[in-house]
Amino acid sequence: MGKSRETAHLVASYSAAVRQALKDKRFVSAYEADYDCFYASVFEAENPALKSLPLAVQQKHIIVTCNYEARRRGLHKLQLISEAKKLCPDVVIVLGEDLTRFRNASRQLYNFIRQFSWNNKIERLGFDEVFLDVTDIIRYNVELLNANDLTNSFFCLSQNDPTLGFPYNAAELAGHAYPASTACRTIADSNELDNLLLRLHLGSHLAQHLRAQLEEHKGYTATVGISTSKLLSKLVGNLNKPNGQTTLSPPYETSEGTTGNATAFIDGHEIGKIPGIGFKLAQRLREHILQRAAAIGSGLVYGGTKENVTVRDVRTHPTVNPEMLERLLGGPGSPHGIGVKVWQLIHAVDHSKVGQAREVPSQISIEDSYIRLDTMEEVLRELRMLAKSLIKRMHLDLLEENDDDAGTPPAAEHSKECVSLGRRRWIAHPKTLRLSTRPRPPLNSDGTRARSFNRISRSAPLPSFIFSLSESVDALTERLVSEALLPMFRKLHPERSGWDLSLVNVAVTNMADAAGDSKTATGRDISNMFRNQAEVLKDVLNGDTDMPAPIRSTDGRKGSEDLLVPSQESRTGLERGEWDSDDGAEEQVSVLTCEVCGAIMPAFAMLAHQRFHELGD
DNA sequence: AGGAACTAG
DNA sequence: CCACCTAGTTCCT
Repeated sequence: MGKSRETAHLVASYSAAVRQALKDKRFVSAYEADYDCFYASVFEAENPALKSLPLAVQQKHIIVTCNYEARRRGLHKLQLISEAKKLCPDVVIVLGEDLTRFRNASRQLYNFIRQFSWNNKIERLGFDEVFLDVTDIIRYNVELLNANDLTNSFFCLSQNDPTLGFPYNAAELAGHAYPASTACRTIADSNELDNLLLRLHLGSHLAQHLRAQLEEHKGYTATVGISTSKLLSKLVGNLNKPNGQTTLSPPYETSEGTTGNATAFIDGHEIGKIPGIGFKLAQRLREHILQRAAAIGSGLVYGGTKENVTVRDVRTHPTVNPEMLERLLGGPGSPHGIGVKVWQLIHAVDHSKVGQAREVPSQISIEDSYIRLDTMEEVLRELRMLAKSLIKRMHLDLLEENDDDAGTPPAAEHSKECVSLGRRRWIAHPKTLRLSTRPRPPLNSDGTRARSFNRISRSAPLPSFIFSLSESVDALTERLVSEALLPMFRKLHPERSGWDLSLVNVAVTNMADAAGDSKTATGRDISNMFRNQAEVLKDVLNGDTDMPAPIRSTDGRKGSEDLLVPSQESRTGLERGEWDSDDGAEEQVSVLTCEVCGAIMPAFAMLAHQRFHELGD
């Protein structure tokens, strides 16, 4: 059928993962890494002797994650420490409350994987997942193929250096496939020399290479999903973990009675498992399908009894169409067009793009939660703590070391407070400061507590003294608290008492570039990247690849009531999740055009789209 | 702009 | 929203 011109994306996540997806004209790759296992892997990478031992990462009184050796002994996440010790007395338990090392490891792996990208389309999702759009790499390598000898192909990793790459068998898939029976299909058998199948094969080999490199050079295993969109690559990557990879096999389209693999695969998922369909949307969908209030997870650690409404249930429900979904799900708080987006998602259609690498977080925020915080003194103490962490984080994430001349300690280093003001430069200037709190609602007369997750906040221009490199962090902290945060707090809580806060958050946002456009590597940077690629890759292959060691922050705080993620550390804001941003997906690479409305979409979506018109009229 | 709601890991 | 924390987007005003 009409030639869709998929390209390739590849996504990687560590401790488990890389995902890839093929899309109309694009080929994304993605995988779903265990968040949990990532923490354990970080410790294992630091100390490989741990790999053969049952290892559990502790936060507060529970195990937030454990390695597979521990799982073999019956341990699992969210398990009480006491229970784990009883089950496995020789379990090695490490504290994972300080998130600094995880953040640093995440960055390092991200930077490593980024070296493989030609277009800089690489997007982090959380600490342990990455999407890569490898469309360009796949397309290039498809053109290099010798159709008469697919078995002895060479995958080229650089456009500048034809020797940089690896041999592979393009006729066969690397790793697992969905459906599993398609894993052994070769290009020769499937007489539809469909480009999609071929591209997916290449994607699978690239993913395998990436995983091997990641393991060899960084000591992390990863799991990958390979498909044509972020949606499909992420979901399909879940099938074989850890340390595996799965490709969603063609055909994706549904035709004449046979269901395409995209729909077949996604249909069995519980509706809330679909990225982009969060708790609220899922509940509303379940209630509509079930025609009654849907039971809610019981909040027990052990799973929860959720109603099992699948994508198929929603997709095939007679009343479900984009307009109806818009009515059901739209309204205040929901993005416009949510109906169409959800409708596309349940039909396995996802036009969202893999975002470009971002060098600067768009926001930095620090928060802590409290069992009780109701005096001005405590507030002041907490504001100081948060402000100090925030300033340190700004230094870590926004300050560039400009060491043209290696190790020339400037004579200006008389004050030890004064952090080598040598050659450091802000790469971004946040413009606004925000203070948020979550007041604990007062008790009602009947003793119940009103709901309120609500955070309230005040924003103000960020005072520019905060960018001073000559003042000490402590001095800056003091000024920030007294000149900015305290006045904001008074606006937020004019009463001098009577409140009780369960959370305080301080954030800087509105990043403005310091000089040139350093936020995103955009068009012009790309040519640079092409230029450097060959050398970079050589380094990679020589094992000479370590990124500059990130500065470690050592401040730690305590005293929060949190469970999974103890307050303490801040995290970077590089991650982005945009499953539903739609626009710009069509650059003009093919697929089918609807004759009714002119919409462009991948071929496998057309059937569903036609049904949309039928129902719509 | 600032604030709230939703989503995500 | 089971809780938790940091961050992103989007809508409303």
